[in-house]
Amino acid sequence: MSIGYACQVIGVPGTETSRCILKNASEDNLRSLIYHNLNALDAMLHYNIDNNIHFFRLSSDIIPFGSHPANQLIWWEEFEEMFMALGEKIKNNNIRVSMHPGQYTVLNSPDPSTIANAILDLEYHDRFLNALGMDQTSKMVLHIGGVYGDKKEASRRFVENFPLLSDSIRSRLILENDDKSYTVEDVLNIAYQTGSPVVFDNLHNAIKPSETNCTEQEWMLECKKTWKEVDGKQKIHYSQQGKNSPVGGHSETVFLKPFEDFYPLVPPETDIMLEVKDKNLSANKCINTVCINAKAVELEKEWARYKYYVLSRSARIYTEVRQLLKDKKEPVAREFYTMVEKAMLLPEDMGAEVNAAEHVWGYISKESTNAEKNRYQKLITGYKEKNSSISSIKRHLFTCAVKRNLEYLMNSYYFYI
DNA sequence: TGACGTCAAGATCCG
DNA sequence: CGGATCTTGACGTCA
Repeated sequence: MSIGYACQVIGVPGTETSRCILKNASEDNLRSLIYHNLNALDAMLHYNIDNNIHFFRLSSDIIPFGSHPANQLIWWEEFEEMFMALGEKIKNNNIRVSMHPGQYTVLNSPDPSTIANAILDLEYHDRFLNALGMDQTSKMVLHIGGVYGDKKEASRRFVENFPLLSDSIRSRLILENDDKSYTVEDVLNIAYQTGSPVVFDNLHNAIKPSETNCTEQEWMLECKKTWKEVDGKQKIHYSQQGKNSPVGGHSETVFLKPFEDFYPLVPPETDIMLEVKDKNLSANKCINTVCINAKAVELEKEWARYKYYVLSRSARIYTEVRQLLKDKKEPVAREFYTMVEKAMLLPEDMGAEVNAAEHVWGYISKESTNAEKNRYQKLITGYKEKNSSISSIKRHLFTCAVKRNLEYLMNSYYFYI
C-alpha cells in the first residue's frame, strides 16, 4: 500500500516547474524550460525518496506544449540521458509514477479534430513515460469525456475510438469516474469492453453516485477485478470536499479523521493517490500516521517545517505540540497532525501572526541591512493597522531568508500554507 | 458567451 | 526600479 500525491512539491525550493505562453514558445526557450523542469523533477524525486513517498503523479507540464505543434523538438532524444538517469532513480528507489492528461483530452468527442488532439496528447504522455523507461505499471489516467445528449452513444464512441490508440498507450490507460457525467458503474461498463483497469475516485463517486446502490468498499472491489497482474497494484484516488470550495473542489489538506475512516475500506495492496491542495504535506501526514506510525523522534523533521506555521496560528497549540514531542509517549503521529489541523482551522489571529513573524525575523535581524529592517518594521506596522496583509510580511521574510540561504527557514511551511 | 480548473507567466499598477 | 497585485493562457464541454 503506497500513498502518493500529484505533480508538485510544496515548500521545497528547486522543485518548481516553469512554462511559457504560446507566442514565447521558441525552440531555445522550450529547450531551456525542459532542461529546467527535468532538473526540478529530479529535485521532486529526491524529496520523495527522502520522505518515504513511493507513489507520485508526474506533471504534464514538464514538456511545455508537449502535444502541441508549437513544440517540434525531439525532446525524448535530445534529453535522453537526463530521462535515463531520472528513470533509473525512479526504479532504483521503487517509486511508482503515473500521469493524468487533463479534462481537455477527450477521446469520445463527435469532433474528429478533438479526437486527433486527444490521441496526440496521449502519445505525448506515453512517450514521456517510455523515455523514463517505465513499464506497463506506470499508468495514464483518463476520464471518459462528454455526453453530448446521449451517454450510451458517447460511451459507444469511446469504445470505438479505443483501438485507434497504440499498444503502448492502451496498455497504460486506466479509466476514472468523474463528478459530472460518468459514474463508476458507467466507467466499469466501458472498461469491460476496452479491457482497461478502473480507478475509483471517492469524491467523484460521492457527488455523482451510480444508479446501482453499492458502498465505496464494494465499488473498490469491483474495480479491483479490472486490474491484471501486468497492470501492477490497483490505484484509487482519494480526496475530501473543500469546506469553502465549489462542489468537487479539493480540501486544503487531507483531514486525518475521515481518511482513517476510509482507509480500512480500501482493498489490500492498493495505491492511493491523494488529490489535495497541500500535496506532499498531506502525503507525509497520511504515511506517517497510517503506514508507519511514526515515532516522536521521526516527527521532529515534520515539526521543524510546521513549527512557525503553527506558532503563527496559535502559541498555545505550538506549546502543546512541543510538549507532545518532548514526552514521547508513543504513538504520537495522530495526535501531532491533529494538533496541526486544529491550528489550520483557526481564524487568522493578528497577535499570533506578529509573534511568529518576530520569531522568524530573529533569524535575520542581526545581519540585516537598514533597508530590510525598515521594510520589515513598515510592513509590521501596516499589518497591525490593517493596511497590509500578513502575506506581504511573509514574502519579505522569505526574500531575506533566500538571500542568506537560510535553509532551515526556506524549508518552513510557514511560507507556503 | 462564460464558467469550469490550473498556476505560473505576463501585464500593469504602485510607491 | 523593485515589488505587489491583477489578468491571461490553453484546452473542450455544457449551461
